[in-house]
Amino acid sequence: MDDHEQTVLDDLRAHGYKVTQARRAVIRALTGSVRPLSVNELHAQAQRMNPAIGLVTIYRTVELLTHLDLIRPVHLMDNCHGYAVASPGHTHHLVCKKCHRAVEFDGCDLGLFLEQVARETGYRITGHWLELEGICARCQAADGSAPQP
Amino acid sequence: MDDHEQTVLDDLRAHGYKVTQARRAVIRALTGSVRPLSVNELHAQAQRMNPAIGLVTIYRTVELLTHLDLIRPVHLMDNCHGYAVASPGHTHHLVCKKCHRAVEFDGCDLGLFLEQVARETGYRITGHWLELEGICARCQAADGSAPQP
DNA sequence: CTCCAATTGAGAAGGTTTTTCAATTACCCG
DNA sequence: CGGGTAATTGAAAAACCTTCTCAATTGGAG
Repeated sequence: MDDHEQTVLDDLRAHGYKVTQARRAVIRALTGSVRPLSVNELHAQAQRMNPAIGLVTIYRTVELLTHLDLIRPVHLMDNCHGYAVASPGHTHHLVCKKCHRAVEFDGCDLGLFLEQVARETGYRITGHWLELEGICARCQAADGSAPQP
Repeated sequence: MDDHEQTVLDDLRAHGYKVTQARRAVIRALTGSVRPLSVNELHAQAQRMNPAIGLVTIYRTVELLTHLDLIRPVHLMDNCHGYAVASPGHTHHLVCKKCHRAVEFDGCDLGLFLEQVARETGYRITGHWLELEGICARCQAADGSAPQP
């Protein structure tokens, strides 16, 4: 069990929630993945740890963890809603078009840009959501061919 | 019928598609709306013009218009996939948290920011998707109260 | 006006998400 | 270490959303 997994589990307990097999499984799958996972993918992973875990529980777990901001939904251009563990603070995801490997980045320097938009539109801007799509270093190297595993 | 509606209809014809009641209805609903509309909202609007129009047709129409880049999907934080007429060029939407009124903005000055992220991550960035959320001028004025119509 | 391919509505099928409820589990307490 | 209790769960069903199929209709070219 890696550090991140432990942190999330502690956080769960700190909020008064029980640490169950299903929650452990979802968190482990996400901390162990380099890309956002869908509800179905999480279910498949969880069942490898305990085949009794049901799909419904995954939905509930994902809802809970999202609510606690321990994981975050990641919209992809096509299929909506994968999930990834949330680093503390405000981050965004950059997802590889070929292999779907995702990295988080922060230091979100949108401040000036947002100010300008606010001035132009008259809106008071309260939140933003940014997803980037690209091609990761590995897939650039293996150019033109099939996605990297 | 406003200019924008006419433009879109002409565009349809130019691509060899028929201008049908259903397509007219969807386009009119979107050109007449200040916020992105979901498939269901489009269906409801279309039925006000002709109750015989079915939901399936709305799906097909939305797919066609999206394919032609005459309308664009707009992901919102909660419910995925509203649609809005596409202004030419690359734009993003800023949606009011209270009344859901949306404005488009362009002149997307993310260039420098994206370069920096590319340098940090090694990814070649091929696309981005930005949604802003805020409170529009009208709702700011009517502060604290119910959403404006 | 007529004809033909494109388009449509209805119904059914496929998929995803939510609800309900009794059985099970995690963990607090002794 | 067990035992009690409330939170959590799995299964089944319901609700919902999206796609498919096919016969009937419609737009627009001629």
